[in-house]
Amino acid sequence: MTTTPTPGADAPVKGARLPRTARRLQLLGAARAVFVAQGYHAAAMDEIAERAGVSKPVLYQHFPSKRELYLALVTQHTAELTASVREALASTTVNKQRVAATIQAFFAFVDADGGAFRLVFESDLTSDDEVRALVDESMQSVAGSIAGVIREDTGLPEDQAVLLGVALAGMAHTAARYWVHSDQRIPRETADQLIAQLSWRGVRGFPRTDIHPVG
Amino acid sequence: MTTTPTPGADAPVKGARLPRTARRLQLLGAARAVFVAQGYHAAAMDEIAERAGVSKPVLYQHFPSKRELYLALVTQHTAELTASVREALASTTVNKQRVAATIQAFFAFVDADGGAFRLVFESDLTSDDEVRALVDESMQSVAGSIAGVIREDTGLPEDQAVLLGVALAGMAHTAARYWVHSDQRIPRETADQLIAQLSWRGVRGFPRTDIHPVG
DNA sequence: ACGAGCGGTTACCCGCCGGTAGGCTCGTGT
DNA sequence: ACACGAGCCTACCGGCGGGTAACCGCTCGT
Repeated sequence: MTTTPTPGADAPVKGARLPRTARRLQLLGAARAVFVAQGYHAAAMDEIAERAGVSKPVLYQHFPSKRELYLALVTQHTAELTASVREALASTTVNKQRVAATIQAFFAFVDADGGAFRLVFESDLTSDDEVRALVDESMQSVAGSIAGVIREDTGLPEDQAVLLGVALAGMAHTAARYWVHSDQRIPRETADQLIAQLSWRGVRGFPRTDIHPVG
Repeated sequence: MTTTPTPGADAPVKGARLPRTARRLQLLGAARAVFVAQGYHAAAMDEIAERAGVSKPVLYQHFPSKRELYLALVTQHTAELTASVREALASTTVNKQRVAATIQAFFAFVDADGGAFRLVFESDLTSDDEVRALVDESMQSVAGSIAGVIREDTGLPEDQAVLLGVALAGMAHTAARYWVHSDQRIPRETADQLIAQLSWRGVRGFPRTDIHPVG
């Protein structure tokens, strides 16, 4: 495990001296791996350093604190997700396909190498305001994008459109996470098509009917 | 606050000696409050004890460790949720209303006093296997119940029905959490009706159509 | 060659907090 | 009245892990 350095990602050639930028990137890689595997609290700075084939002070020459290091990673990956969803929504004007593309974005995110999604979706630093803010902003952004489309298409009041956006985003999020953790028993295509159908059927009915007070 | 012993919830009458059972309950109350407010890691045993108007060793006479204390709470509240959803699904045989009742169960759970749902839905002890297991089992159970109904009604393969169950549960989960955190800007009725509609429209279309490989 | 400085290391500090040892004080049965 | 035990307290320990002080040596420009 520890002896064989995972090829492709980090290359902890123990003796090597690296220029600042390269080292920083490599440290981020090591940190990501450890945080993903252990969670924030269980992860030790020593371990991250060790994984990078380097000693602790080096880590602190690049990042002022453990928290800051973590924040850097979370920032990066939340940004990836939001960008990816934004692209998905912009990729077409056909709403049905927008839905499908968005779902796919979530599945792709969760399926990405290194399991980085855990830092966003399964962080154990939920008590930190800044981390929460980052994650919340990200989901808000995603939900907002979806809500925009919904609103434009159904005339629902802002509040309600956002709620639906959040709900759909949450569904995608949860489904994608479940799919990954279940060792991909279902092929990814099938899974995201299924969820896309569920979502699309859910939203497309909305313009016509409004809410009756108690059925 | 501390002087007036809130009747009903905790009664931190600082001087009092309590019989074991009563004390245990009170300690659980204090622990819940602190864990909810601070999260597992930020919470200190001293603080829980203090909040209960008691010293730390007393806490350890009732619970062998911090982790165990936390587990007791998580166990309790996950059980509440699963029971509540099970009831919701059994409350009627009309599927549309089953969906509505389930959504309502989630909203009620999240809206319950003390914000105990945070221990289940926003725990920062995600790295602990046993905690994860409890939460996962709970969601599995919920998803399974939903999947059962879906399957019976659509003839979808088990795997896919479960995926849909998970997705719907996740949606309810996320929507309810969002609703609570947004200070209930939307009235709860409206919110859960909206989500119920979204869900119902999503699932009810399923028997007829099957999945086309790529649109 | 030689010194400047960058990239790195070893070895340490110390605060926080989970957990514990041992003693005190009431209420109660005899 | 006395002892016994249940219930609680004060005071402490110890280690884990984030963060740092101080020193080394390779490389490269001159």
